[in-house]
Amino acid sequence: MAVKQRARKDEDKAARRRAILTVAARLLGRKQYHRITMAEVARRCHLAKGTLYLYFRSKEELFLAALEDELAQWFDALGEQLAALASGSADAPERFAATVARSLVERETLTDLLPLLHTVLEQNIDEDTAAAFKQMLLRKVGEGATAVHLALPGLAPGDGVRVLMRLHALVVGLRQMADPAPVVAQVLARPQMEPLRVEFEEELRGSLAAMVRGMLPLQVVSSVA
Amino acid sequence: MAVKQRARKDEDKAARRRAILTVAARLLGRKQYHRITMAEVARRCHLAKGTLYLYFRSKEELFLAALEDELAQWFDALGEQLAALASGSADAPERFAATVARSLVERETLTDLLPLLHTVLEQNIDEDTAAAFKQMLLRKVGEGATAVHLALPGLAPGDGVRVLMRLHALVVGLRQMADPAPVVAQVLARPQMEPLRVEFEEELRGSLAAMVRGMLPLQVVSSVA
Amino acid sequence: MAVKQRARKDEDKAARRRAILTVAARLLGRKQYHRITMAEVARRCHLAKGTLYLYFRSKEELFLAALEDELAQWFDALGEQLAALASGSADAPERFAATVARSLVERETLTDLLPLLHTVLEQNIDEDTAAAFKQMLLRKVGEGATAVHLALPGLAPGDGVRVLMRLHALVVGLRQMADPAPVVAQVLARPQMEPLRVEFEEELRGSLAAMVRGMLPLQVVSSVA
Amino acid sequence: MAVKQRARKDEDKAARRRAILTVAARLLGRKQYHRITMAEVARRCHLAKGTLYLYFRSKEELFLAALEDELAQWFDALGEQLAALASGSADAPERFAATVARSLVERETLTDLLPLLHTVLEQNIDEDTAAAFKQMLLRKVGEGATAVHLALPGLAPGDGVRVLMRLHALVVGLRQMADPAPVVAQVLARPQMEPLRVEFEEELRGSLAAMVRGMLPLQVVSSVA
DNA sequence: AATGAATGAGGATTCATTCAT
DNA sequence: TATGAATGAATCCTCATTCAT
Repeated sequence: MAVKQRARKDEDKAARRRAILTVAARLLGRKQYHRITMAEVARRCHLAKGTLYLYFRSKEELFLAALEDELAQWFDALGEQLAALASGSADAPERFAATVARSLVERETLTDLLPLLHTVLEQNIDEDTAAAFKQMLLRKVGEGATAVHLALPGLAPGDGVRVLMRLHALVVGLRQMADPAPVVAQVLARPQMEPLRVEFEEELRGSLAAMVRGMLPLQVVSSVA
Repeated sequence: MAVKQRARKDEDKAARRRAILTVAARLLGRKQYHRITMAEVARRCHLAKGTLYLYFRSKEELFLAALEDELAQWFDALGEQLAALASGSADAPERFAATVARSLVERETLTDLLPLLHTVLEQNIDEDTAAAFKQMLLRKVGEGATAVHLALPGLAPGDGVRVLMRLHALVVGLRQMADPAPVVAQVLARPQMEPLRVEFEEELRGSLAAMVRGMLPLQVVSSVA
Repeated sequence: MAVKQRARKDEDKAARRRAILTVAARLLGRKQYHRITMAEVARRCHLAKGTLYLYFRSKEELFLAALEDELAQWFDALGEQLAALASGSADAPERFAATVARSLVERETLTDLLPLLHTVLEQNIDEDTAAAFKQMLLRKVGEGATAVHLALPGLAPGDGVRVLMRLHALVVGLRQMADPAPVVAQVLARPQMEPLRVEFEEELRGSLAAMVRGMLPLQVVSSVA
Repeated sequence: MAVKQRARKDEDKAARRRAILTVAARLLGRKQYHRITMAEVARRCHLAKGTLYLYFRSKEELFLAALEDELAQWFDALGEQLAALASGSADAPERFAATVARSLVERETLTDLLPLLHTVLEQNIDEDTAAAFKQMLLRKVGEGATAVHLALPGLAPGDGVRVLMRLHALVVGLRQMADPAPVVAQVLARPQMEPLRVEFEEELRGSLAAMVRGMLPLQVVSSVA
């Protein structure tokens, strides 16, 4: 966090870059992407506006980089957490889902950024940036899939990736549903609205568990019974 | 479509209102919400900009109304289609999922509007509008849940609504993943990117089927074995 | 100048358009094009910034329109003034040059705008705008050439247009030389700098007269001698 | 072009300075002054941005220095070329004009820089710089005028300088007219636009010849007759 | 002398919404 | 009810210049 006035060495520059990403991510926790201005990011970094553009070519690239970081960290953490999971037991799907949901709740920034990916971030970048991002994603998804298969041994080959893709979709969808605008939140607070309320972690855990159960072969279940 | 110059009677007004919604919805099929201007909607309706505001208080309300329409129609259609489904068979989840996915693909507009709901449409509306929308949604979800239970008899009480909520999340997430920006689409076209490509209908059907299977009691499965 | 709050009729709109052009032109007399902001033009028109864009699609188009107006008016005035000139006399070139130079000095705005034409105004316009401008110019140049031939009967066919084109070049060049930046003006005020000082009207008259003399056939001169 | 890493000796510094000017001038042949950034000049010099400012105090001074160089060289070359001209013949003006026009076409950079002089370069310099430039110009114009008088013996005293000043104006004006923006060029390519097209060398030669003829005393002509 | 990270002022343009007619 | 002229807030990015190293 302590970056010299002028980041001359590569490691200083990397630190400053990270500092900017941290500020941007934190800001995203407080307001919508569209309400965040580059001026504000700069101000909170104690930097000039122009300086941001030394590190990122556009607002989109800045937040895409933030997502990239978050994603990489999450995948790494997830890999460890899944490895620590005793696998193969009957409640593997539940334990898997709980682990994943927990890991995502702990990374609120990631779930803030994820819905922006297709809607905003990928709309104004060049092919190289897009390619670099997707390449990284591909690699991480590959690693992640391996971890998934470890935690869910019965899963058919190829379904590890599929689980992650479906997880992505669920996160994006549920995150939006779980974070209504204030006015809407007020409406949803009414008693009869209970069925429409979504609690992110709980719902993610539940739906992911169900989805995974549904993807596992029946035999596993039968043999238990 | 043929509306009188001045819509004096209530039915004329309703017709004009619907005409506006149709135009707006069609436009959304062609470009992003943010790229659509009220001026363009007005032009394509052969109306003046100000006139739109006689029917809708804001851009958000206009598209929220469009969503409301689409949603209502979809729920109605879904109800019928699910009722027509022979229920209780072993492949109920698959047939259910296929029916649902098909019904959504046929209503592209709905799946265009749905991701906007929390991100945009609910951001600039007043409590009354929000309440009216949620009330309508609650009612439709209730009806829909009944239809779901008919198609999936084994489903636990309360899980009908849950299926619909999770479906909502999946649609939002998958729709975005399935419609990448042109630049990104180009990158995804590379052979090695295959795992990251999402085909909406197929993926929705697959994940919904899995999710539903996972929500059904094990007994169903056992009885098959 | 008195335009209603809302210009609803075409003639009101034309009046407002003209009012904007007048303000813009006046401003150009005081500062460089690049120092003029659309905000300032709007402010001096007592209009909102956005309103300018209802009348002109860009800053360039605004000033191009101003030039168009000035040019048209000048050509018309010049036509009359040249027609009033007794032609054919031995000092026709001098009288022609004096008339032209005078007419341009009286239209300082035109000579302010002219140097911008190729440097700035034509840099950011679309083909239609460019075509419309050039078409108008072509027409006016045609009319102007006729007037030139009336004032200078000895001129070879085709040289009327040529005189106007060369005049254009002279005006652009001399106008810049005659209006140095303050710092430069101070330097040029030193006695020894006298040869580098340019007085616009005098120099334009002199060079135009010489140029025209040189374009007239020698016989005219010989026969006089 | 091969300059040491650190220019310690004065001659090294002069060489580096010249290298920068060369790069800047070459760049100007390819794009508009405003589109050229100091960063680009530096990059093409394989120097850091800051280094440019060790040699020139501002972008304007840099290009002014480039103009100064070009101008000096041109005046020198012109002096020689005019001296080589057999003078006093009947077609002296034509030969003079052709020589001048040719010398300018061969120095495209000079004609690129000249229109910038009053519009841009002299706008952001201090009095000393301005004085130095004008002093140099004065000296060169004096020498040039002598050469002009040699080539055009009939010219009245003082008209040598005048020819050069008018030449300056013509070059600035014609150069702009001869280099339209791409969009405009397209419009001018239409057949009916022929009268508005300007070919630099041809038009400069023609107008300069006419101007000079018009500045020469009638006797010259009479003696021919 | 050379570097290059940091600065920060500067400006055109869009568009949802209003309101006079 | 319909119009469409007027509004004006809102914001990203560039780039000449500086200065710490």
